[in-house]
Amino acid sequence: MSRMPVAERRAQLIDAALRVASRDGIDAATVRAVAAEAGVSLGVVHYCFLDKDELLRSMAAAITAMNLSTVASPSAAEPAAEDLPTALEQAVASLWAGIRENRGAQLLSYELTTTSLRHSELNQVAIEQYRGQWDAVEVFLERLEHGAGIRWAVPRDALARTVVAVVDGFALAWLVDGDDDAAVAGMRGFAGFLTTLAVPAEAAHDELSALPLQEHASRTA
Amino acid sequence: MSRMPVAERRAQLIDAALRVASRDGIDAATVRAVAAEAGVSLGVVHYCFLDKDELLRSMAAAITAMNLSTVASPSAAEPAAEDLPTALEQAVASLWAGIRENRGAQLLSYELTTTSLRHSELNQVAIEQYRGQWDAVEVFLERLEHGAGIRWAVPRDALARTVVAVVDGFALAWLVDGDDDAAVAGMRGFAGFLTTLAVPAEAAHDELSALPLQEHASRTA
DNA sequence: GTCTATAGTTGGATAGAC
DNA sequence: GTCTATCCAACTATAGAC
Repeated sequence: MSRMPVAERRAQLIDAALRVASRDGIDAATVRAVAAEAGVSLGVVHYCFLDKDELLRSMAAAITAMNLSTVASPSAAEPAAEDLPTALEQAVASLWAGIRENRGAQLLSYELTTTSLRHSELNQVAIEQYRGQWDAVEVFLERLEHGAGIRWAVPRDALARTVVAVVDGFALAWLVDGDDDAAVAGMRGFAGFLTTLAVPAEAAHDELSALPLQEHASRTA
Repeated sequence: MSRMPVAERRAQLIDAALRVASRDGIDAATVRAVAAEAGVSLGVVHYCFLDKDELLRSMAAAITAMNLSTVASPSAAEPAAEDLPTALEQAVASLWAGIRENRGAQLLSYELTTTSLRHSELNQVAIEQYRGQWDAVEVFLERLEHGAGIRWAVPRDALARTVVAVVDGFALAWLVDGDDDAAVAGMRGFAGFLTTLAVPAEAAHDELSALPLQEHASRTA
């Protein structure tokens, strides 16, 4: 219908794609379906995006950006409780609430990953998706260090990778059998494990200390 | 070409489907592609299977059956080392070798899950897939109890769910960035966590004891 | 049982009027 | 910029000859 700057139209279409894909699955997010969801005609989508792949890539980028902004939001920056167990308990609760209320989006996230891993044109999508998650969790872990006055007995990037893996795994199982209780119980158990990896920060400054830690993973990136 | 009993033909087609889907992705496993892979013509597939969904369901069932038979195999029944850490170390190594050598199959497993969760005709696939995995891990955990003379401080089914979730999560991350070292390091770290959940089996018989344990999850199925 | 041929859909992409 | 009309490819499924 109405005339509209391209950028705005693109945002609108990405939003429509996100709704369709979350609701009906990534395969259902055809160019036609997205156009219908946005209330525009087929040609408009092809005018705003080179092809379907570019639309999907843009959608994935929008998701990643949302994830990052959630962690970086001012409201998330402050709250952390003083003691680690409480802070973790709060984190599990709010993280789980986010997943639980967005079943479709969570499922879409896995669909995006597998789709990306199968199509060379979308190769960058999965890695950017996970780099975003790993980075976000690293930020969260760092905030915990300052808030609870601890250090991690394991390199932060390795720990972030583990956190993402565990949450991924429990969320996937929950998508399959819908067992909320098992999911939160499992994540609480994992939170308990995390507390055993925290050591008091005692001496030293904030930035200059944490180098010669023990054990665990190597790096890629 | 040659005449063949239906059952045998079905097995052959399921095998072809498995190869195509592992190699090129679940979306590439069209009826045509499977027929071509098996060296038969399109009509044959529709003669052996009601429709594409039945083919996919059969393929999924074949995968689940393979997973179960791997755990139940006589060779896997005996070896477990005496002490828990060593047994776990061996398990991680062999489990990881299996995943690492079958990247396509591992990826297919996630594709099957998400596809199942989006299509009501395939609804049973994901739940059977995961029930199979949970059960297999439970068998493994039970074997560890006997082999290493321990009990778990957490209900076996909840622990099995956690093991599957963690392996799923690390495997998914590995599919994305290919970091072998991070994957085995992460799983070794998790194995260390498992050892902290083992308590000596001391008193009591095998079957009659383990009832009033503490904490952790509830049950569904 | 196995094959070829074809009907019937769906979806990506483009052309051209407005 | 936006729309309609259309082309073309790929796929599921079936019909019917062999």
